[in-house]
Amino acid sequence: MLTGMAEVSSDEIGEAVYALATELVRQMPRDMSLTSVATLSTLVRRGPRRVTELAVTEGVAQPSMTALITALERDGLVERRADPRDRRAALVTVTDAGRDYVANRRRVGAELVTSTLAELSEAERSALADAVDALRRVREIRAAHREEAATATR
Amino acid sequence: MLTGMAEVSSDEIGEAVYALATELVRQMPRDMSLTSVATLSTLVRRGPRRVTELAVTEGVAQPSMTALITALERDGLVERRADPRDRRAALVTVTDAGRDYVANRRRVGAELVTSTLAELSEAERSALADAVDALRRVREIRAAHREEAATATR
DNA sequence: TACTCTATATAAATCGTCTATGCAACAGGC
DNA sequence: GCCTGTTGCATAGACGATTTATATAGAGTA
Repeated sequence: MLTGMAEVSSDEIGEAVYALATELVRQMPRDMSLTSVATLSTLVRRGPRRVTELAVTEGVAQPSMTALITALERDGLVERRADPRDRRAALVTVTDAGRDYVANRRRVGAELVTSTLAELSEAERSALADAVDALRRVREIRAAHREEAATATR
Repeated sequence: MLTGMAEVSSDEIGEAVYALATELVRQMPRDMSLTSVATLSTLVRRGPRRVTELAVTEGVAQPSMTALITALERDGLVERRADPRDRRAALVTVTDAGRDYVANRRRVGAELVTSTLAELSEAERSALADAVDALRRVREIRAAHREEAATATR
């Protein structure tokens, strides 16, 4: 392989990844706000959560999350359930339709990338394949930092 | 070297890239809408453009672009100039402050990625470095598709 | 000149977000 | 078993970004 090529600086890696990120997000369907999608996704990954907890995690104000959940509930993507231990709290649960929505959206986003792979050279495709683990790790690290920052603020 | 590792499907590449893209965009400052940032960026890359042209390129309605440009102009990031050939038209030009804003935003976005690199293994960093060209190509292909779709619609 | 098309702006509505505030339930001290 | 303070969520009102529909003004042409 391959690293016989020109030096690549950290900055270049950062710019390339970030530029692609913006391009991808711009091409996603705008049928729902980024925050709503992220909230649904969090519920799928983490299970039921309280409204205030979600607000902190997603970095929005609590009344914004209340409104957001109300809209998702109207659309049948989540449900509010009573918390047996604390009757003030509402446990927000994702429905099957919500899971489907998240899965579909992920598929569409991934498709934006995979549909371009045919236009790449074999070397480029294999370079991407080899970078998948690293891309996942970068994502994990960033997600960890975000949640850390969120809990620190509250 | 290195593709001695497990097979990586196209889907996995797509999912990894898309998931990272979402995470990155969520962590960017929200001082300006994605559309505004994209518009500024287009003006920097392509030079002065008309309002309607920008609306088509960015995929928003023309009145939205008028409002957006008005806001950017108020903030000193763009200027409206008369088109000598057509007095109906307004040529939107990015100012130095606008260029600075775009450069700074790009720097911040790239930094989200580069700041994680230290936590990666040497193999992961080098895999990312080797994938930079491919990432750039994917972005170019996607951008081309977007603009193509935009002009087709009008 | 008048008719039509084009470039932009304005108007009114919708949506997502915010801050400020209200209300109900929990929790600890007495 | 109450008060009092705190916590979890909802409501109210405002703002900003977006939309569609429409108005205005210049350009091009018969």
